[in-house]
Amino acid sequence: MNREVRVRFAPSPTGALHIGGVRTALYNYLFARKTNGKFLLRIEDTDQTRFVQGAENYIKEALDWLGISPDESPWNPGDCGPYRQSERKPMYMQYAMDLVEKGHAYYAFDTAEELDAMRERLTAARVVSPQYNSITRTQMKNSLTLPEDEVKARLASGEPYVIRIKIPRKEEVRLNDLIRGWVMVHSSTLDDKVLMKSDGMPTYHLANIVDDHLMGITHVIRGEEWLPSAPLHVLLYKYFGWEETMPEFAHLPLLLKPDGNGKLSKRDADKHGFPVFPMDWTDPNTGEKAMGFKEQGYLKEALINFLAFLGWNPGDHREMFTLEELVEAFSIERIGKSGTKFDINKAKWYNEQYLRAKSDSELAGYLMADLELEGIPIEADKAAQIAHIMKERATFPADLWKEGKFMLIAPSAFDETVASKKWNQDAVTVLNAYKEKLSVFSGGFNPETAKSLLEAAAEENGIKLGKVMQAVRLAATGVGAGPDLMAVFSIIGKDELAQRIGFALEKLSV
RNA sequence: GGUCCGUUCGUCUAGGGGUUAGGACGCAUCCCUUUCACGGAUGAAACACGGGUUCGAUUCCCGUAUCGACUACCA
Repeated sequence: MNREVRVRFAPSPTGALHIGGVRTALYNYLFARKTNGKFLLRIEDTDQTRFVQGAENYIKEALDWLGISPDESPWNPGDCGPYRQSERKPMYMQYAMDLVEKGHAYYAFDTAEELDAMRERLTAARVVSPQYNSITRTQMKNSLTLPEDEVKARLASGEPYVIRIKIPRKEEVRLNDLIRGWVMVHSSTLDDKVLMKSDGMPTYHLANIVDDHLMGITHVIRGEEWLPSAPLHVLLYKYFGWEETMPEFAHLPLLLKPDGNGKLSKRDADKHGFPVFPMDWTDPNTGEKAMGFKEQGYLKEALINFLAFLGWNPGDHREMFTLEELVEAFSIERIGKSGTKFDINKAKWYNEQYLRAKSDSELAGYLMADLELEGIPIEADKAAQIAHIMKERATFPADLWKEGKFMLIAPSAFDETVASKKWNQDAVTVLNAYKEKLSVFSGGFNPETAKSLLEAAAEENGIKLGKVMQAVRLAATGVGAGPDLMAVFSIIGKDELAQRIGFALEKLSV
């Protein structure tokens, strides 16, 4: 089999795309690029009741933002369209009928109440797993138990029905998962899953197999939650006679909660204050809001790198990978088997790494955007200077402004603990002298001159500069910690600095 | 309950019949820095348990525990 590799990401438009889905999309993308194959996106919207307006667009936007856009999709169709299952609706019935004719599927007329009654009966009889299967179907209303005439009559009368797969009673179903190896399940534990719903829509199981076949999918890379139904899918390929081109399966380990156990959910996000969605999202029905990595200040490079390492590693000690480098290094064999707890600290660390790697001018852009919102004017050059000295201590672009505020806004209050410890007569003396020197200084004001003036102010009064440095910082910035003070002074400018010192001298008492 | 899947530092993981079990995040200490941060160095920290197989098992096999997924006319 030397077919061109074709993989797909097949989300349901039922809300914001979960970060786990983003990872699945990423792995599909990486595999496609690595093998010079195609990455397709198919919208699985067969459940009309769960359709959410805007969800599909959200998926598109999120993948576009991260730079992992599909080669074929509803908005960029290839030769295998349509790419929305709802638009493929007319295609599925014939395949279901094919199975019925071959004796691998049958009509079932049971109502929801009858199904409930059956399950209750089974539960009461202490049957281990109440399900519609090779045993119980003999007691239900379907084309296997009803006389042929009646089946025809029911169909003709327009009575609602579903089509169920007829799972064989005794058969070992095997599949070779690329990540987990051979998985074997006995057909007796499988149930007769519904293939066609009474509304004429296929279920996931049918649509998925038909579409993957029709779209020439060679590898199914999806979440581990699908592993239990994979044997059913294998059976379907067999019954359709598509075994020769059945895709290979790779079931990805799940993303877990950072604490305790269970799947990562939006609740965890809210509880810990971190996002689990790529971008902000407001549910159009409930109005419920969810925050996104993008809006929280995560850089796409960082998110990609972080996500790639959630369940995969290159086999060596490298940690930093661009998308291109990931493509180069990626292989399904190196995907782990066990669930992965979500550690937001690692994501932050990645963000810091990528933030620091950015140029001052690019970072200045973020800062200027924030400042514009605040209504504070600033020149690009000054913004770049601030970005330069702030980027070593920022996690997110917004920190440039948040943590560097004092360079643009004079302090109105002073950190009390620092003041009580460091504000003394010597500091007042030096600051007075420094202020005086600043007011008469007419040369170029830069970190060097700022420092020599300060040194002179201290020396002339016989005071060790080190002793009053903290107080000087406090006077100029209001706080006791920050970037190199002389660089800060240079950015603040001498007049503004003198003014701030004057204010501090007034406000603080020894 | 049943089926399936997994189990190496707190977390992400490398490794694999004989290793001082390696790296990263986080944490701690020290250095650098007239502060903080960055950076550098150091440190604490792991093979779930019980049986086999073997000269030897963390690594292979079996069992137990435990985690998780699935168990819908949802995907």
